[in-house]
Amino acid sequence: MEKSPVRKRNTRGEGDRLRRELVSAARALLEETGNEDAVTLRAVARRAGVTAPSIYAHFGDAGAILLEVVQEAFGELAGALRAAGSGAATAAERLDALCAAYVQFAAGSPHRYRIMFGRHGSARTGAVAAPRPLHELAGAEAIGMLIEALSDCAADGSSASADPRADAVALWTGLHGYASARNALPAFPWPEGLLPAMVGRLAVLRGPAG
Amino acid sequence: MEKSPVRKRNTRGEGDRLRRELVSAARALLEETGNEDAVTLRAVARRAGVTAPSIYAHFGDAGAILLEVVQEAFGELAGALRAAGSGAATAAERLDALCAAYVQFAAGSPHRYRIMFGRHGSARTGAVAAPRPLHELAGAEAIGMLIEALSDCAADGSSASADPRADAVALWTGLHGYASARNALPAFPWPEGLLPAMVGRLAVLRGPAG
DNA sequence: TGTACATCAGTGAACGCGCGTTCACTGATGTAC
DNA sequence: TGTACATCAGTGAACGCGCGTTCACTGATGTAC
Repeated sequence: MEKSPVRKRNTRGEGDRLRRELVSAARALLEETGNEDAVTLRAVARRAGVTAPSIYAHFGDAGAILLEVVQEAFGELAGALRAAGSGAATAAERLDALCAAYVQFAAGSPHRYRIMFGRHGSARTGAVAAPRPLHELAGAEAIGMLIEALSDCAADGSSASADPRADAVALWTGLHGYASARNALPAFPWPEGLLPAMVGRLAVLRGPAG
Repeated sequence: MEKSPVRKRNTRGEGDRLRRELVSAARALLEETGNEDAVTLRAVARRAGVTAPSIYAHFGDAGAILLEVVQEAFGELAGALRAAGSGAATAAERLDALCAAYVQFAAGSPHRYRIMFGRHGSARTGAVAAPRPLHELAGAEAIGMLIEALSDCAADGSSASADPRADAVALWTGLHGYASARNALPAFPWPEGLLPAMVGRLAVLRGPAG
């Protein structure tokens, strides 16, 4: 048994402490192993310094923990985009900052990112949850920020977009492809300046990158 | 045991028959379950109507079978693109046909497509193969066709691309994002005409879609 | 302030299961004479 | 043409393992009196 030596038992009020620790253990396991199927109920319990049956007080199965890891990740992504966009002077700068933050999040948490748009759930239980529609998740927040920024760009003339919502979806799709492909194929000979070129064209920017 | 009732034993010369049947069984399991970890050595053997130890004569482990499924898929993708591009009258038409075929392949084999750019290998063995660089796989063939078609477009003026190789990579990255996102989030409210818009902009086409 | 008790977070043993892997084997097919 | 033999594709029993899940339990914490 490789459980952490001391784990202070929860006092009455803080029943959520273990729950948070389990989610955090699952996230760490996922990023370290790179394998969502290594995130078993028993492995999570081990990592959190707790016996396996303790989990049932908080989660129905390992898939439920992974689902919470995904929801947490969507929340973090939205937070990162909000923070990145808040310091921009112009709409075009804000759009660029959002795109950079998006790509940076995916590069920094590759396996979580992969799982956000993949299957969640464990192979063992057979309860493989179908991916939830993005607009039901916090991912809608990220897309919403892109739409808003691109609308502002269209309004101030830095983008020629005639349909900012549709073009923001195109932009997001491109960002997703970029993030996913760079994570999957790090050794591919990626051309210089790929990201700004894609952003400039998909967002129909009028600047030097467009 | 749910093995197929009759399986004619291989005669001497055709030692590869079972090998091909195993790969085919693995592919079917993957697409039906949508879960690469359901493709266990035992499940593949069951599906092929054979006992588990028979596999060792052909593959070291289940991960090796999945790797062959991926290689086969890259071959099929290249074949589909070749077929789609062969009937086109102009370079621009050929580029469009390649993009359509790419997206269609991904939509038709969503789990194989996901695995082509994801982790290959089984959770159980721990031997999770790192994704191979794309240019070492047959995927280079698909990208090569895009580069060639875009170069032709640039040559005949239907694309304003100044760097067809770089722009073909951008185009491919966009196609990958499109294919991957549509597979992952079928219920998302995708805007009309998203694919031609992305292709037109990323390939810098001069036609009506650009 | 002290004591008996209820609560409840977490334990530890146990189970059945499907898995990967090993091993000695079987029996049909082709070959040497 | 017939027969003994070598080959080799695939079998079946067995193993140890980590898993998910169950169950009765323990023992520290807070509460009622």
